[in-house]
Amino acid sequence: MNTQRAAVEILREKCVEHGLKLTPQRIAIYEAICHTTDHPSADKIFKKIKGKFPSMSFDTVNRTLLTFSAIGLLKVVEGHGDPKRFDPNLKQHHHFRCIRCNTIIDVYSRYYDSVKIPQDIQSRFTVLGKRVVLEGICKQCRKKS
Amino acid sequence: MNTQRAAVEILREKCVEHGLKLTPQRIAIYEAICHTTDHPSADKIFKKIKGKFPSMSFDTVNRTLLTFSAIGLLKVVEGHGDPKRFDPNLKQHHHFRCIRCNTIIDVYSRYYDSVKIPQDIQSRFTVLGKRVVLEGICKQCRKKS
DNA sequence: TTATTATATAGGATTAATTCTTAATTGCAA
DNA sequence: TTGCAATTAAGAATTAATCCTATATAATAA
Ligand SMILES: [Mn+2]
Ligand SMILES: [Mn+2]
Ligand SMILES: [Zn+2]
Ligand SMILES: [Zn+2]
Repeated sequence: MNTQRAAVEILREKCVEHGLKLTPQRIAIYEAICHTTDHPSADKIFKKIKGKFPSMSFDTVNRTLLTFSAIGLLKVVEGHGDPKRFDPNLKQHHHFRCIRCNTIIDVYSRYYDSVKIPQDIQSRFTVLGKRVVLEGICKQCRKKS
Repeated sequence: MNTQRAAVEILREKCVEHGLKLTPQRIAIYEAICHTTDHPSADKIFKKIKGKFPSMSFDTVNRTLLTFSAIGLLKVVEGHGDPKRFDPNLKQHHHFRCIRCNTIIDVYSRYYDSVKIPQDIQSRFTVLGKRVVLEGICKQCRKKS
């Protein structure tokens, strides 16, 4: 998904860079996720691979995806799985999320409020909400490190 | 959080509007979440309430928060709980999420890419990433209804 | 090529969190 | 006040992630 180079080559480079072994499991998992565009869960990837690689365990898939995220081969994106996070603030606003402590902080910005929804997106979806989501390190977590 | 009217009044209106009973549990839960700004999980709210309302069960808190979200008293926001969702696409892009089926679809937009991070936000946080998140109903779900 | 060894894996156990089930309670309309 | 549909409490069941540990193996050097 990074470039059109073979997924294995991208994976090999990253593994060398981080001193990780290039295992058949890692190759299968990386190839599987690179063929998705639907932001799958670990379980989805596991089920997808199981047919071709029957000895694969769920734990390996889960652990490996987290490893990939740690070395920058993929990203963990906003999901609406559990535990759900609730927001009583119905005013238009935006969010900053700390990738260390997972705190979500409200961000108020007229500039962000005024960001438009392009016409082609309007025609593809029924858009009901819009928000700019920033991520990074919060003040407290910056202090700690 | 909606206005400065007493939370109970806002709640009462919504309950009448949707034919729901105004119970002490619902009042306690709504007041509790209205006093938060940290986007808590159901468990957080439960623990917060338990002291003042010892007979409250976790199930009631969880069920009630989902009810509140269904009648528009609050929103469920993007979280990074489980199950995690993985994205092998490292190119700058944005997301549309369907509130019915939870599908996350990639959105490419030069315009969204060019949205800036305001100076005052830069000084408050170390911003590492930015993305516009749209939500609404996807094509397939629109067909169904 | 073979031996060595630190790393990684499989599979099952454990933990964490939500959702379901059911019997008792209660808000509220008549 | 009464009757009853909606709501709740409590615990069971489910779902999903993480941990544990014995075995297997990729990478390296002899
Ligand atoms: Mn918020
Ligand atoms: Mn994406
Ligand atoms: Zn933080
Ligand atoms: Zn949908």
